[in-house]
Amino acid sequence: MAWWLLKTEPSTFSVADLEKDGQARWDGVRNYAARNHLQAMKQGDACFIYHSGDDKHVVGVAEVVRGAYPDPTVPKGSADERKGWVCVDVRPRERLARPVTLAELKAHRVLRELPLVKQSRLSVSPVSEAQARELLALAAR
DNA sequence: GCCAACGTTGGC
DNA sequence: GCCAACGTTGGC
Repeated sequence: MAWWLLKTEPSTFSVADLEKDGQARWDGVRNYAARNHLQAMKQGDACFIYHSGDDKHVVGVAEVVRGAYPDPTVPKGSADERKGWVCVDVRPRERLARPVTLAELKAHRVLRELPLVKQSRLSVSPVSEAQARELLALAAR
């Protein structure tokens, strides 16, 4: 089971929205690096959810209920159809006991190496086993 | 509100 | 294929 991090602007789609809906299609990703990570996501993988914008913190954990499949929001007949955009389905698993802020990630020896920290614009990124452990430990503090 | 980072586009 | 121009995102 792998760990990932999904970034979202909470005014567009938040963890609260995910909890309300019970399940969500994580679609609309139009960036090759992010797509490649999405492509690698498998059912049962876990994802940290990060709120960008005003919040700037990791708030929860979601679970992949359906691995990568073609993104249905790509318009038929558009040039995007050839680019292989994909999406996954996720459902909420838990809220972190305490949100972990970007500042905390940056201050942490292991977590400052997160792709999210190094490349803030990447919307889907991998999280190593060790990083996941540290992040969960921080949230539990 | 500004600016840095980065991706995309288009001219050559 | 390169690179300048431009647009978007996100942190500060």
